Amino acid sequence: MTKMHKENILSKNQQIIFNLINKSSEPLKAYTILFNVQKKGIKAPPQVYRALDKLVEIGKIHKIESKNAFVACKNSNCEISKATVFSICENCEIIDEVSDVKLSKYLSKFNDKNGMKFKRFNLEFFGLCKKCK
Amino acid sequence: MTKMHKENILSKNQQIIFNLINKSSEPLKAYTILFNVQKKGIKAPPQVYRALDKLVEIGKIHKIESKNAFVACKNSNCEISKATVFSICENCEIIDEVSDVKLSKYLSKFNDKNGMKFKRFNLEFFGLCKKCK
DNA sequence: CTCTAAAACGTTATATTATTACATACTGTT
DNA sequence: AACAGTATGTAATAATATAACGTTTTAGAG
Ligand SMILES: [Zn+2]
Ligand SMILES: [Zn+2]
Ligand SMILES: [Zn+2]
Ligand SMILES: [Zn+2]
Repeated sequence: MTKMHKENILSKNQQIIFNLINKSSEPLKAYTILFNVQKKGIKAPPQVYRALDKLVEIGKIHKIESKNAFVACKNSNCEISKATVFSICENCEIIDEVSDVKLSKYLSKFNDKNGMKFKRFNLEFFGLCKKCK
Repeated sequence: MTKMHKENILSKNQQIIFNLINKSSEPLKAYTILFNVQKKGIKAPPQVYRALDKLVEIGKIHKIESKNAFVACKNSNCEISKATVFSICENCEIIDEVSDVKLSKYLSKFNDKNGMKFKRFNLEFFGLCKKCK
């Protein structure tokens, strides 16, 4: 018996916005998204932000905090949606989701000196990509 | 002969804003800073943002990206100002700069599969602090 | 000291990112 | 049908950040 996954059925707005982000080759900002979905009837910021919040919550997308931009999760059925690692080129701003099991495990196990146990982390690496080097 | 350090002499606005952040027990947002330094003659956002940019650049403060807030660096003469790690309580929002040499070294050495070499990173851990647990 | 270039400053306006508030509609369950 | 929970639509506004421009101060070179 294979393990069952509860389907995450997206609502109309969530689906529209996820599709846009998912097919984009670069992170999208909220107002870029808004502009691009107005023809589909999504006219106001709260509609976009609500969908984004939900999509982040269920791990379909991630927010690149240093850019205020959103990317689709590339780890399908992502088990590390609350443990994200990105590489960001400081020149061309290309962004990749790093999926390195060792690194993720290392960070997931990390405890600080105050005995604080972490549930979630976000790591953003900056450098120059192959092209820009 | 002790190693010489180039003094980072702060300008007037930089010093005012650094003092405020440095004595604060919590991360400060730009407009909170603005409000608090108006009596000292700093009246407009660009003055605050310029000082913040510079202070970040020289490593005296760090930006907590997920909060759009700024904290003073607690690692005096911080050698890892471009390699920051924070722990953030999701409940009370208390923030600490984690200084764990092993972790910093591990991350500084990390190379991704694309052969991208990183110059800088920012890691934010989220969880519940002792009090809030 | 004088000249110069870079850095810092002051100010106004504006751009960008995100939320509040409230009314309405849809979804699945009892 | 009644209910609770989720999602939607809309207007207004809050919060965060930058552009643009002219002036002043600072730090070094000659
Ligand atoms: Zn992911
Ligand atoms: Zn690049
Ligand atoms: Zn530091
Ligand atoms: Zn706490």
